[in-house]
Amino acid sequence: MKRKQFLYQEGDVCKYTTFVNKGCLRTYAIDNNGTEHVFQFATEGWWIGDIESLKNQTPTMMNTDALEDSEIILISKQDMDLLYQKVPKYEHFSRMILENAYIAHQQRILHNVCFSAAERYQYFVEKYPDWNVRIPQNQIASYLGITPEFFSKMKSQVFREK
Amino acid sequence: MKRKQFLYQEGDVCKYTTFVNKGCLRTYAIDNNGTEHVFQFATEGWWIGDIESLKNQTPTMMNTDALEDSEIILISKQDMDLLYQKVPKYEHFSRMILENAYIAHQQRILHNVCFSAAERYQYFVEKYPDWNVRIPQNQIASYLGITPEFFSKMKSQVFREK
DNA sequence: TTAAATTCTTAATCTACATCAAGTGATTTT
DNA sequence: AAAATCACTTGATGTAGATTAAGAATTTAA
Repeated sequence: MKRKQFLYQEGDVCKYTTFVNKGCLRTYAIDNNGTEHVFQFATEGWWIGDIESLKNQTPTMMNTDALEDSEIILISKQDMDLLYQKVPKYEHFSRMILENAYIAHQQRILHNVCFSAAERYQYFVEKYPDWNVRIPQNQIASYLGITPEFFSKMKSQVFREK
Repeated sequence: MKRKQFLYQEGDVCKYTTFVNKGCLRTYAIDNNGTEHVFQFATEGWWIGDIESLKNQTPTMMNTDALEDSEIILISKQDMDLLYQKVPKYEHFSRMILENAYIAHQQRILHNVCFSAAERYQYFVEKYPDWNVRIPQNQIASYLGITPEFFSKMKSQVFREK
């Protein structure tokens, strides 16, 4: 994929689950004001996709595009289902990945209400140090649930305190 | 369980996953100011528990207690793991439940940034009409990520508009 | 290697929601 | 049935973060 190229746009039915081999993708939703909100990033070794759309074959609410030129592996839902049938271990493997994704979401939901934007950013840096230096700040701001302007202000303030 | 009784408190390692047979439980975290934040509710037919603590056998960050006198079924992690080994279908069953929980969380994360408190409440009422009449308003407010005071104000405003 | 596009910063003003406070009504407990 | 606790409401004031705007710095494309 070329940078800025879309893999899915709002309304598409996701036919493939995606593994990122190289580069960086993101999924994001657009609210009623037209503002983008990043749901997830995926770099080398990460899976990305809208499980809801993939599972139920319903139109997705999210967009998926590339933040960098990327190399991805697509696995169709049919192949995935076949894999589940033929390789019983795969159910287990998949459950492990899903459990970890669930845990990450649980933390994100709680952090959004328990912590300030600055605290959430601090956690982000600790958890994803590579993303912090690789992904544009406006995208990280969006992931954290704040505007790029406030993100910038927040950073300079933290810096001033040190 | 009696109303207000705890199943788990912050710091406990969760030994059981819980199915609610009757009544209503909730999990919540407490932030640095001492404010409670509801993570989930569970009434008849729902599972509840901190998957992170259960999976990794680490201390939980959350509290679980009963909002009503309740009847629950506890399944130990050992029995769960045994079940996974002995009954291959159970992996699949479990994955389906987990996928749905993941999808619900995905929506909650996006709704928290895409929608106002009033819009989130509207969605809550549509999705969980029974909870809306059964669960105290201050608990629903906490689940939605707002204070009970603002929740009350918001409701009277919506009512005035109609 | 220059133009265009994107990303980041700073400042003024605004707003959704929080906090604090105080009172009312409803439920539990004794 | 009284006391105590808990749930809900209303109003005044406060604040984290949004919005708007405009310029500077960096990256990308041609």
